[in-house]
Amino acid sequence: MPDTTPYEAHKLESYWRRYWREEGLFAAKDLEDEKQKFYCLVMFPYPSGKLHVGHGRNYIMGDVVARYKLMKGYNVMSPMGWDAFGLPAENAAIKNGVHPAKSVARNIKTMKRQIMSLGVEYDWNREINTSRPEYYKWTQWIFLKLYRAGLAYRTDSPVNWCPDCQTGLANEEVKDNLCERCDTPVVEKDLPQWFFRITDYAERLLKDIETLDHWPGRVKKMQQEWIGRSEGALINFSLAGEEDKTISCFTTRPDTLWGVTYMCMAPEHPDLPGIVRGGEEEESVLDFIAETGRQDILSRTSDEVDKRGVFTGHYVINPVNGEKVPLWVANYVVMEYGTGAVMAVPAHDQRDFEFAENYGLPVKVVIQPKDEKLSSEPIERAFEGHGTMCESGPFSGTPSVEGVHKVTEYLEENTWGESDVSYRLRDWLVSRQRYWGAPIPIVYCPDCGVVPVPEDSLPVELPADVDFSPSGESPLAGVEEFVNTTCPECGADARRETDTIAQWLCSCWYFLRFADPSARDVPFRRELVDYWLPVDQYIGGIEHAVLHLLYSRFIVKVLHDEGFLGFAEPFKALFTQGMILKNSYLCNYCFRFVTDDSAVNEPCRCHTESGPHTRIKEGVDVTPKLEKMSKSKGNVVGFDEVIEQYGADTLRMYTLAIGPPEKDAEWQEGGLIGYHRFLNRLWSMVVSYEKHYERVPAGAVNPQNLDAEALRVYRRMHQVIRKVTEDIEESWHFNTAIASVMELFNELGALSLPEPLLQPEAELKASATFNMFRCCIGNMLRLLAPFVPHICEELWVRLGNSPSIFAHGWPEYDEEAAMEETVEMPVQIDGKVRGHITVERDAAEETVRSAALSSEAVQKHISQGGIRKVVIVPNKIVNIVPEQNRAK
RNA sequence: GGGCGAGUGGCGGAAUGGCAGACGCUCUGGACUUAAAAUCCAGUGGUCCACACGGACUGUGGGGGUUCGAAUCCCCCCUCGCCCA
Repeated sequence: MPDTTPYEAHKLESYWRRYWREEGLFAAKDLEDEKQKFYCLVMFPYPSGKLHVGHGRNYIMGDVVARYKLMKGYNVMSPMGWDAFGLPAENAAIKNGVHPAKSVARNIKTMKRQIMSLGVEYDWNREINTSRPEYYKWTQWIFLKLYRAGLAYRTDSPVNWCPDCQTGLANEEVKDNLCERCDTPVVEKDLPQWFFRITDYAERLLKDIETLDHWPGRVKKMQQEWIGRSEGALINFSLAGEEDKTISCFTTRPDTLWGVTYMCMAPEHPDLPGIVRGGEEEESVLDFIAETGRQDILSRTSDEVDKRGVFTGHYVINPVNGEKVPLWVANYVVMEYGTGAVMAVPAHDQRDFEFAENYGLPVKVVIQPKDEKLSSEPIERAFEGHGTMCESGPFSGTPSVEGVHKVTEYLEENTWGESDVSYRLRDWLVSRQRYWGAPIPIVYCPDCGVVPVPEDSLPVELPADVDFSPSGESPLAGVEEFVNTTCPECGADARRETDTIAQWLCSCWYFLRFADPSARDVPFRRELVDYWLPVDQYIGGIEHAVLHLLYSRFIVKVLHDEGFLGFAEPFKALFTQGMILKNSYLCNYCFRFVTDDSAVNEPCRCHTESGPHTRIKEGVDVTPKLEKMSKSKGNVVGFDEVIEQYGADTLRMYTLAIGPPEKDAEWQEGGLIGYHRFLNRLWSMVVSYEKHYERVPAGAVNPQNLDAEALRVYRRMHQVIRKVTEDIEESWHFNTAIASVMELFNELGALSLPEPLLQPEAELKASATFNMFRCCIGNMLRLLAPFVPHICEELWVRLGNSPSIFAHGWPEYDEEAAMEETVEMPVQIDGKVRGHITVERDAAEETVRSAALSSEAVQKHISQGGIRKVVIVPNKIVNIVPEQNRAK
């Protein structure tokens, strides 16, 4: 009878999960000062429904890091919560008629169960739900802190409006002019809205990016580009005939000022109607304003769109030369950037050039490139580079690079302008005309005006019984009990603000709350946030590179400045994982995704002219397309099903082995089986000797007692310990870490072990090979424990150790033991491998040389002719270059 | 248009100046089985030579370069992805 029990993943997985929870494996200890703290945070999810294997990647990776750090002896905090407010829950609620609070609660329950079933462990005592009053009370409190600091303001403003979501969107939520959430084209709309003055922090947000050493370069770059700092000058042009009126414009190229041939204002420029009032061109200008107002900014300013405009009938005066140039309104100028007016230099700005061509405006060259001569007459496109200034009054002959600063100084001396810095970053729109969010804690009093709700009456609770179907108006406006209130200052009848706070603010500080999740009188105690924060490792998707991460940095800086935090950057290290993709199938006739897998090979619901057609996977009727997993693409793999079939450890292992985690990877169902087989083999190897471990020596291995075969495995073991440790610490390449343990396993499996039953007690006890075998398995289990924790914990105990494996530390590698005594070096002749030699490690060059030259391969290939050169790279390779090679 | 990243067997991927294809999947052959599944063993980039042992050539999107040696570094081009216009 074999001493084996089968590997039953489900049984042992649930057993150990309960054990870890009961033992409080992941219970983080506040203010523990004997151990170093490690705050590991995976971006908390939106409770949108069910998780698929693509979502699993984050949680698994975070769990690997947390478990590894635990084994390394850190006081680990790994918390989880729910970003529960926001549009999707509300949209789903409208669609299905279920109250968001209900669907969110149900989704949280499902997702929590799913996360738990992965064996991903959190300190659930710290769980957060942003839609709970005890949490959003403090989101409102943060709003008020910004308000009192002068960083929140309300203004009428054209906002990006999503007609489908019926709400305003921040710039960051608009992608390719489509609503980021629902892909509906965005339009402009004027509304009174609350904004946060994030632009006040632009400079610091930009500068502190330099301190984020452990952030991916591209995320830093994206934030830099988003903030979009540019240096230049603000130049005042006065209006001809009305010299007391000036129009100022921002330019990054004041050195081209002498080349200005006209000026353009944005159609939405507030001064424009005043300027044209009563003039002949008033009507055409107003028509143009109305026309461009119907277009969205992005398509209006795109390179491909024709640059159009109308003359205002007015002229402005260029301060440096007194020239009178026409003032136009143009579609390619926007209020969003600079001042909403540009000095047009068609010779040196391509967009101005195209506009000038359309309307026959003059082109005046004032910068000469180095290697060619430009004349104003027939230039084909603008020259935007640097060169030498010409026809620029006192600056002619100056290199334009210097001219940028010199002209600015000149403008300042004459009070015609000043140096200025412009940012692309806009203020943050925080109002949402939606129900499912934290109410903005503001009251409007007919006498006192805008009055913040006093802190001691927070939270302003979100009423439960509300008609939240989209109407373009905030759903809360229809709830009289909510709207009608009294002024906190004078007691008069007043109305509440009915917009809610954008979801982004909720997720801008949750990582602070985890440090002190049950604080009642404060959002968090300073002592605790300062102990746990900054987050040592933050893990999430690249899609949050700008939005969430920039907003969070901003809020942390504000709270720092207000004295609530002892740090000004929230996330020390950031890891952005790649997405899991899977093939989806696009019907070639109706261009819809085949969402039901069983529908492939069956007639599509759509019809072609020749009648119904078939969706054939490999045929021509559908086109395979690699896509991010999503219900709408019909390529979702649920992980409940995978766990059901193979167990959580197999799912974890495959997810980690699928590729380097920072890159996107393709999910292939067939890949799972290989790792499941491996776990089965690991199981059998440990369990087959189970009855004998108590007779097998468990102590340290003395390599001197090992035979050559066992010594090789022992050495390999140390090499693998080093490899896995480095892969986790340095590059997070879990895929190669796993592969190297599998290699070790294969070598250990090839080791011939005597049958223990046939061995006398005493001999088995003294067997150096069994000693090494047991040590090697123990180390392998510990190396694999962060990846596949359940099976490792189980086998660890079966190997005769006490639980938990996570309390037994991380294996140490012995540099000495990892070193090979001899090395096999390939011998190349003229760059081609022709043979191998085995020499002692670090053998003298002369020894290697003669060994190589006398080897059979070399003798064979260099029969005639001499040797020109021998290249020896110690312990790596020998390359022999023959004298008369390449007889071409 | 600019910036960044990627392109390697039938597939996912290893190797970041030193033996290309680790580790898996797939496939093929064999063992076990009444049979199948599972499992185990062997093979598996391509072309060619060889009964065989073996061996030759070729091969990392395409073209050029640097180097004793290039998937890796440099230049040009193509394709895809992302960010910014």
